[in-house]
Amino acid sequence: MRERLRRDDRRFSVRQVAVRVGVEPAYLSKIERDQVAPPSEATIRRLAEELSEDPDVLLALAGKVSSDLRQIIVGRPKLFADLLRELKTLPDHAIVRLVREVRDGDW
Amino acid sequence: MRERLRRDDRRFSVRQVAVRVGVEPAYLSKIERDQVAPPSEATIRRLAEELSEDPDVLLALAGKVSSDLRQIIVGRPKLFADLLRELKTLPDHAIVRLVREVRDGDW
DNA sequence: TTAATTGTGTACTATGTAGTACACATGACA
DNA sequence: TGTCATGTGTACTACATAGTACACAATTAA
Repeated sequence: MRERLRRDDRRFSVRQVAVRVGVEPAYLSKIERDQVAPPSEATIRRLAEELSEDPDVLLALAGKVSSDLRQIIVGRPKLFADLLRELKTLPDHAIVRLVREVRDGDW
Repeated sequence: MRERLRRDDRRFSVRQVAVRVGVEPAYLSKIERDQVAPPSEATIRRLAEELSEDPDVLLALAGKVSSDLRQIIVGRPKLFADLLRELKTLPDHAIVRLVREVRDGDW
């Protein structure tokens, strides 16, 4: 993602992004090439901001789930565990529809 | 939970449960009194099994989310992030209803 | 009343997480 | 052609995670 932005903006070199995100350039380089374990949630968020990417998507690339989502589940584990396992196999459009119905309907 | 079972079954002493679960008694004792950080997901699962408790609930007590649920979210982060944040404030019965509708309906 | 069982305090440890710090060869550029 | 920025290799580190191992006083059981 950084390399794509870099093509037409010199400010997206490994070094400059690293400085803005607040990590060492060598570390960012290793992250990009999967030479180290994924960074912390906080670092991923700053990286997402810098690259204009969705934090949830970047977190997912690291195999992580946003801490606010974790808290939602932890608050009512049975309910959300059932729901997620039920929705697991549904196609994307069905879930999108569900979100819309909840948002618009009188739930 | 263990103490409740213990009242009418001597086999639920800290020591015996610890042995069956595969950890040191001293460690289980500390877990019960929050003197150490919560155990790993694997240990929590064995503990849940032993105590006939819901693994998702025990994991939640430790502030954790089951790894299979994490994988579900990580697979389609945007979709499930939206959904969960949308459902966050809904009352329990609305979510239960949703689960039922998804299970029964032709989604 | 002795023997076993119980819960817990203290000390220790291996592995994982999340990075830093510096050095270096390479390529761009003025 | 010398300088400067670039990406990356190597070495190191602090703190967290997930426990073990042993000892000991108090309680229970035979």
